[in-house]
Amino acid sequence: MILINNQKYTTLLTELRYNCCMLKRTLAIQKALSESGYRITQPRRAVIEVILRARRSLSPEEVLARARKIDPSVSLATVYRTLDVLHEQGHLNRVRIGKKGYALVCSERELHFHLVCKRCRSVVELQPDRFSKALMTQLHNLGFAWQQNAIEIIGLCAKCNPAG
Amino acid sequence: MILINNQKYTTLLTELRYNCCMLKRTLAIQKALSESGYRITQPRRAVIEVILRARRSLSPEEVLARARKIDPSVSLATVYRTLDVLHEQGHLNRVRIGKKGYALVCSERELHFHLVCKRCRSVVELQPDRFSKALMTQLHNLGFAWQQNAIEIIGLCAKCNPAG
DNA sequence: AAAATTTTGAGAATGATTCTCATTAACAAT
DNA sequence: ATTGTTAATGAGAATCATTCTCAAAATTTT
Ligand SMILES: [Zn+2]
Ligand SMILES: [Zn+2]
Ligand SMILES: [Zn+2]
Ligand SMILES: [Zn+2]
Repeated sequence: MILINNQKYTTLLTELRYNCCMLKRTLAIQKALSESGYRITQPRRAVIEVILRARRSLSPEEVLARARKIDPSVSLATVYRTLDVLHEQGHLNRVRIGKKGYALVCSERELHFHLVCKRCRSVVELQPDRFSKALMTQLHNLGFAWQQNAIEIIGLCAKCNPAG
Repeated sequence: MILINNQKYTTLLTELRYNCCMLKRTLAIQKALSESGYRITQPRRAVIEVILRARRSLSPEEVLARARKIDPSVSLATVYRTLDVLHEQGHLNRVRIGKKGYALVCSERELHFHLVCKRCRSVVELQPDRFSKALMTQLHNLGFAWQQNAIEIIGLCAKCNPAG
């Protein structure tokens, strides 16, 4: 059992599945938020926990539903606010899929790609390699200041691709 | 002067500036739409004209305002509908910038990158090269069906980048 | 020109996101 | 542990981009 801010955590953090390789763990995110002057509240903890636990990207409504299982008082407004904070602090990205739907994806400094499945919202991560490094150099040479946390390529994953 | 569907066009199409290298010209788009069974109407023509003429990406409201200078009756609903049609038919992409705002960018089959400036909405086009080809191969090998028309990299262009 | 069909404009409806504000919770300093 | 300061919250109202509705108009076909 782990004690954080007087809260008991029995979850084995190492066993959690992340929807994206680079999503930091709850503890690391809480620490970072705390150091940035944010308060670590129950609802925020619940939302962060839910996002990290998810095996796929979740819509704000889905995050709400799951967060309420941890803390029933969580409101939708807080889900949105927490997503904002997490984005602001560089812990996650939100990517629109189609007309509704979002994918919540990781945030990582080095340029790399995410293959986001439109249908099942899974996110496959391409590790930074010589290609993405070359692209990064190219951006730099053009004076273009890259502001994303990752570059999302939208499509259908192997499972969801009828043709493949 | 050019005659299309009994409409007189005095615009020198070759002198238009495109916000993206691959945006087809009005005529080509009209032809393509027509061949797909869409009717070439005044409002659609106005919207297409406006988008192609723009030096930067426009929001739907901005498209409306400009289209009304060509055909005052154009409605916002038609702007949205036309954007949908153009997207559906692979003539343009819409990329969210921040909480509001869109960038309207080109549509091109071969994988390539757009550097979209968050501030001035300019779009710099990276031509397909060996890196994007390598990435395309990688996607193919992973069974991932790429569905975008181009990959948008959001950031600040050299002009708008205070640090650069 | 008339018929068949699509597209349109205007404004209502929707629905995701943001805002408001009184209340509560977190944190730091006692 | 208690208190004071201040950020964060929940509930629901408000906003605003987008979509929908439908009778009227425009386009294309006959
Ligand atoms: Zn990543
Ligand atoms: Zn999938
Ligand atoms: Zn392009
Ligand atoms: Zn710029």
